[in-house]
Amino acid sequence: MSPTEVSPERELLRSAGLRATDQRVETIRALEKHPHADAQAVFDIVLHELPDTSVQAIYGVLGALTDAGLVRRIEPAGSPARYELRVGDNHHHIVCSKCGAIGDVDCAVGHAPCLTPVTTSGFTLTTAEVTYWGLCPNCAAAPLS
Amino acid sequence: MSPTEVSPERELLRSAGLRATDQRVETIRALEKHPHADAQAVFDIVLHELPDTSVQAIYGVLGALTDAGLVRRIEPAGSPARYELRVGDNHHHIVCSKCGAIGDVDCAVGHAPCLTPVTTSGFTLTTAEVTYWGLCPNCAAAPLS
DNA sequence: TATCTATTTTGATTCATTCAAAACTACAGT
DNA sequence: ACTGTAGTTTTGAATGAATCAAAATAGATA
Repeated sequence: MSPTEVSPERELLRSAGLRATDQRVETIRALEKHPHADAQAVFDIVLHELPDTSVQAIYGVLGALTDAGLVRRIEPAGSPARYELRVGDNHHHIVCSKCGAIGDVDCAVGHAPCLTPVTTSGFTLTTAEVTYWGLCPNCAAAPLS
Repeated sequence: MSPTEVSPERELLRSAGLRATDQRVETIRALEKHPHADAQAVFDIVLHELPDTSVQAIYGVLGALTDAGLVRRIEPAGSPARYELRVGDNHHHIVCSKCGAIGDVDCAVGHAPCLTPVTTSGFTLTTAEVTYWGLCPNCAAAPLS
C-alpha cells in the first residue's frame, strides 16, 4: 500500500483533513473488521500489516480519529476503551457482563424519553448514553459458571 | 469508637453479615458526606479519622461493601470508579464533561422505555444503565474555557 | 523533488487498581 | 472475660491502560 494508492480509508482520512498514514489506514481497516476493539486488539491487528508499529502510535491514531469524529470511543465499566467506526447515529451498546463482548443497540424509543430525565441536579444536559448489560449468546449458552 | 460501641454504620455492616471494622465504618461515613467519591477521596477522608489506614484497605473495604450490596460502584468514562451508598433504586447519573462532577438523576420514565431496546444483538438483557452528560452549574457559569 | 510539519518511534512515566505474604483484629464460642 | 480462628489490614510490589516527551521519520504541499 503505497502512499499514492487510493483506497476508501485514505479518502475518508483526507476528507476529514487528516494525513493518510499507513497506521491510520490499517487502524480503520481493523475497526471495520472488528467493531468495538480496544487499543491493544487494534494494535495486534495492525501489527500484522505493519510490523514496526508501536502501541503508542495506535493510541495516537485512535485519539486523532476520535477527535476528527471518524471514530467513537466507548468505555464500559471494567473494560479498556473500545472504538468503533459507527458514528453520528445515536446508538447504544449492550455489554456481556461475563466476557465483555459488545453489541450495538438502536436507541430504544426514538431518543426523546431516554434523553429527558425528570431531575438534572442543576446540570445542563447535552447527551444521554445508555449501556445495557446482559449475557451474549455464547455466555448464555455456556453450561454453568 | 470502640468495637463494642453501637452506631448506624456498625449495625448496617453487621446486618449485612460483615465485620464492623473501623475502616468500614469510616468509609461509610465518608460516602454519607461525599456521595460519588472515588477510592482516593475516600482514603483521604478516612485518613483523618484513622491515620494508619492504607489505600489498599480502602479498595478492600469498597470491594467488600460493593459485593455485599451496601455500596454501588459507578465507572463513568474518563474517571476512576466512584462509589455511593444509594443502592437498590434504579437511579442514574449525570456527569459534568468538564470537571467530572456527578449528580443523581431519577429514572427518566418509570424504567420501561429505557430498559427495552429494539434490538439486542442476541444478548440476554438484564439491566440498563443511563449516563447523562452535560455541564454542572459551576462549569456552566464559568466564563470561557 | 525539496521542504515543512505532522506523525511515529523509542523510552519512560503516571494513575488506578490488584496481588501476596505477614501482622493484626473482630467476634463466636468457651 | 478469654481465646482461637477466620477474615482484614498493613506492607511492599506488580499489573494494565494510557499518556508524556524527545528524536527520528514520513505525508503532502509547492
